[in-house]
Amino acid sequence: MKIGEVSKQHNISSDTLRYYERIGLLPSVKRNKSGIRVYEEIDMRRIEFIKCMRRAGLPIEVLIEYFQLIEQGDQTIEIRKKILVDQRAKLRQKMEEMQSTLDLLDHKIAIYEQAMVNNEKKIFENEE
Amino acid sequence: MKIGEVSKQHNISSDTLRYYERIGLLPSVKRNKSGIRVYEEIDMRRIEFIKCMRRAGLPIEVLIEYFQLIEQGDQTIEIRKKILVDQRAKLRQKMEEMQSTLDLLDHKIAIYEQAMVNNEKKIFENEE
DNA sequence: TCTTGACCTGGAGTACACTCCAGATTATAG
DNA sequence: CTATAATCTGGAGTGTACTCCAGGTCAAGA
Repeated sequence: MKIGEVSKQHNISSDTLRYYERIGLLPSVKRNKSGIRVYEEIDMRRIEFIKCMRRAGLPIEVLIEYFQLIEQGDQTIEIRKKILVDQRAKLRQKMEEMQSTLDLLDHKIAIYEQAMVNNEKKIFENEE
Repeated sequence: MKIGEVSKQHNISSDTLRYYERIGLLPSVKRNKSGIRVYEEIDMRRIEFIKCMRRAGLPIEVLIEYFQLIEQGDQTIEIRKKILVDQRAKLRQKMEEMQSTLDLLDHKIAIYEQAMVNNEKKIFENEE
């Protein structure tokens, strides 16, 4: 699979895919005889994972470190797990903060709705 | 209240407070005769609101627009409400994405835990 | 009064994550 | 074979939101 296809399928620009490779986030991509990238199944799975983690705001640095530890084999399992657990905790906290923002937005919106109802009433009364 | 106190109380740097003022996010801050900022109750409430929205990732541009509409009075109520409703929708979607990332992290962590149990077993078996 | 710390301004610098571009090469449809 | 589209590289540029700094003024305790 060439970069354009991958780009369409995962909705990530070719520039971003090349960027990920250059910074070491996606280092395993093979090339054909003329130097063109050929993405394999394993790359696709990694791209899916990256997409999911990036959407939630995990830093690229953390992902690079995580993948490097995978390369180093089984003796890094504990530290890899720790990375995921730490990131999960951060994510949970972010979600809690977002929930409180959501609550505030709900509250403000309710107030606006009330204000608009009152305005309607006023207009109605004036028309009479 | 001077900038240093506000900074401590809200855990926002003085530089950031001045920056917010300069870009028009916090334009109402008064000064004393010698030019030093004196934050009033209304500023504090606005800072709280900004903090809450920023933590959830709402863009500064949106907040500036929102505050400008407030300045313009009651005829902007509907558009202000629309802004909040739009931002709430975006926030909800972000939270859903984060939830799916969280699910994936849970899954991966569970796998690591299983792997570590298996390793323990292997070590135990080898010791025997 | 002196000195130390807080505050001021305008502007430059930083961090992060892309995004774009020029100039060259390769692939593919007609 | 040719023209157009896709790919390549290295490097520069962008957007967002701060963050830092120099050089100066102001305030408050010893």
